[in-house]
Amino acid sequence: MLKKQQLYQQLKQDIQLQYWAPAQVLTQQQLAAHYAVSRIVVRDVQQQLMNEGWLDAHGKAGMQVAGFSAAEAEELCLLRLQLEPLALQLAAPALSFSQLGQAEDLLTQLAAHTALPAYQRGELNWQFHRLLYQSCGKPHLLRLLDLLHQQVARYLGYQEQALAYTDTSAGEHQQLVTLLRSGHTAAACHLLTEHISAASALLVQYLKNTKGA
Amino acid sequence: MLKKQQLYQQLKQDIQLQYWAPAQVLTQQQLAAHYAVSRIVVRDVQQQLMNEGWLDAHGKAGMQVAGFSAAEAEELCLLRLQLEPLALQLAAPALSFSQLGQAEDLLTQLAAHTALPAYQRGELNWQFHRLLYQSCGKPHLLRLLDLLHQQVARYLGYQEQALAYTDTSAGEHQQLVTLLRSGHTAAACHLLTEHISAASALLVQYLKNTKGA
DNA sequence: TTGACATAAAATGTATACATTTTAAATTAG
DNA sequence: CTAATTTAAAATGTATACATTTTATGTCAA
Repeated sequence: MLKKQQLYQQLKQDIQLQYWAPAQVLTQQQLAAHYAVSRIVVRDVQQQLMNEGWLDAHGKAGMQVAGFSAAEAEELCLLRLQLEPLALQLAAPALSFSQLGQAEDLLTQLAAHTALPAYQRGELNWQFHRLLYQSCGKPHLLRLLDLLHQQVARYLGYQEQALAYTDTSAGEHQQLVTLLRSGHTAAACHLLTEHISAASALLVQYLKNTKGA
Repeated sequence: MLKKQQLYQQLKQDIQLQYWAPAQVLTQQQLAAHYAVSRIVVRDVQQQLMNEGWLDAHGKAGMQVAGFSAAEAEELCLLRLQLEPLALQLAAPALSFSQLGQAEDLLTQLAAHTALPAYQRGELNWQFHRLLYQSCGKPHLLRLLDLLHQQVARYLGYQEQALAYTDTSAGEHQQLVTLLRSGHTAAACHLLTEHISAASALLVQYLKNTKGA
């Protein structure tokens, strides 16, 4: 595998596990030495992770591990609310039964592997959502959604610790598929909005509570 | 100035002027030789322009100059419609008279320099819009809008040739400022939606017409 | 002729070396 | 002691060189 991709995954994981703490400043040389790769590779990964919101620019020298805030989480969810129902609305008429089946398979997986680490559950969860939007026929919209997901994904580590949000969402997910299968597009979009709002509210509430802790 | 930024601007301009034609495949080496820089610089710029939609990935080797399509333009405008009124709604209460003044200055500039090349007029136009959204307090939303603008900007070269759209939009721009100054936020957002819709329709129509030409 | 395989050419990925800029330290003048 | 200037250290930008992968070419056997 390309070293670029290896480092990309490894660094992301290490940030997720807080091996590199939020607000910590990292230099190219530091990371190149630590991960035993050249600075070229580090630079590529740095730019990619900056695009995805995991790293922030830090003046002329170094990059900064992105922090967490309730305000940011709220904003990201606001953007999801603005775009995901639209994507679903556009995709719904084009959704095949095969795709809906795939989506349900993902739900089964999610239900089965309750012991999976947060980021993996988050990934499955996104695969489910992504599958429903896939057929919307708007590549740029999908690209924006992927970008938003990457940014939200940073919070998933937190999410697991405090929120038993997955249980309540499992029912909503299943209901979503049911509505889509029966062609109730508008109702599905409405439910999706509720679903994202609820998850958003829980996450924001949690972040506000632990702010002072 | 950094060579990276020089090449970024130069390459973008050359694509805009169709020195590199849409769908043409460019290699790192080719560009490095042509612009007399190292491949490292080319790689950086390549990644940036791919993010901004000016270049597309092309398998394992090379990058492809992005093409134009009515469908893509329509999608980009749809996304603008979904996000810009929201940004304006959030920013409107926080807009200062000083900012509104700045915005009007930009309109004056636009009115004065009618002979400017399309991409420069487009840039001024965006600065105007951007200023109105600036105070929305949502950095990620602004980032998405900047990204969308970059992608729309590719079409501005076309826009000028065929559309006398700037004249009709000048009035709408001024009216927008007036509404905002008097605190009619909802009306301003509505007008903005109309404004983007109209410009979008003209661009899409033009692209559809010239498709066969 | 065709198709598979070997080989050469070309493109990208990666590392190292050098240049430039930035940052921090240290020294010295006031 | 303070502040400003100089100087050294460190970090990034850039180029060159090397390694790996990909692609195209060409040869040979069936």
